[in-house]
Amino acid sequence: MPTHYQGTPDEILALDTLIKLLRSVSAVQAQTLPVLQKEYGITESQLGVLEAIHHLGPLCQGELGHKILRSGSNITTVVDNLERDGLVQRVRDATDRRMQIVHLTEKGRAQIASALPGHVSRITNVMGALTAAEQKELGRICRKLGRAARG
Amino acid sequence: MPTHYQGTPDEILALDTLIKLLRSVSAVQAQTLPVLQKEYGITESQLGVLEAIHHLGPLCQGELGHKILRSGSNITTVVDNLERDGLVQRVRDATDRRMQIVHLTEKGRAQIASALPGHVSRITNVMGALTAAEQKELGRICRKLGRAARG
DNA sequence: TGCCGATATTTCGATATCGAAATATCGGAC
DNA sequence: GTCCGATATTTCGATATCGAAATATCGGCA
Repeated sequence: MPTHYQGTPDEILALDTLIKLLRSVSAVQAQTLPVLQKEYGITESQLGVLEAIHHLGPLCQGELGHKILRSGSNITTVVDNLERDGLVQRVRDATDRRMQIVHLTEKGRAQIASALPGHVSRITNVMGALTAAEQKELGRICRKLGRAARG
Repeated sequence: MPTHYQGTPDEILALDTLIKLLRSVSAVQAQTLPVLQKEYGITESQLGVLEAIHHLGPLCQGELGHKILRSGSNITTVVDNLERDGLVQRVRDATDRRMQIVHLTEKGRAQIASALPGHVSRITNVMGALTAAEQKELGRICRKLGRAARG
């Protein structure tokens, strides 16, 4: 996260842009994640897992890692904690016993149903600082950047 | 990190935009941080601390936390590791003994001087997927979003 | 059928990250 | 000069996060 660097104009522009990108993400997260933690006791990654299963149905851990952009070993940890808290349950896949299918429990379903509307609302409020046109343009540029960076 | 949610149009736009924002950051980091780790053995936060001191001179830990957007307790940990590795040195401030001033060692100075050009170059390459105008517009929108979110 | 490379998950060790509580010090009020 | 609220850092306990290595299983091929 370089904050100051004397280089060529394109280097300065790239660094300056990246700094603003990173800071905007930090600021948005600061407005949304602490509430989730304090009111529901769930972390960002836990929300990601719960939300993915909530909308897509039971998924194996590899698919979860792909959805929320985390490593396999990290998913193991996050699902461990969710399972300990009774929000999800692992079920060994019958046809391919390498996989653990992660299901929502009733408690998990209630938790995500309870937490999600307020979370979405807070995100919408924060993003509302931008006009719809700005949000679309931001999305377009970010998608272009993301696609290029992934190759 | 909600990926799917049926809501009002402004909610859908906000979530969709945020997803693209988060994914672009992930993609850029995936292109830059692993190299830093493999070739120099330094993490993103460690780079942030080294780079801040490199360009601004010795700073106390509170200032470092502010610069790289991390909590005070986190800075303690990161500086602990940097000090253990001989890249920085803590010096108790003579006039206000509450503060620890963090200095670069010669080894730290060499490390950052060695790592930074390549890092900047990789960032510039990734960001180069966008035109200069797109980078400027991305920066403008992100700054607006960041400022609003911080209040 | 039995082996082998590929795939899914877990384990392990390290770093990061936070908030709350503890500790140390400062600076002003008295 | 002493007390007290404010500030800087550390400690503590918890979660996240990664990569590499270990483990379990699968599927094809001989």
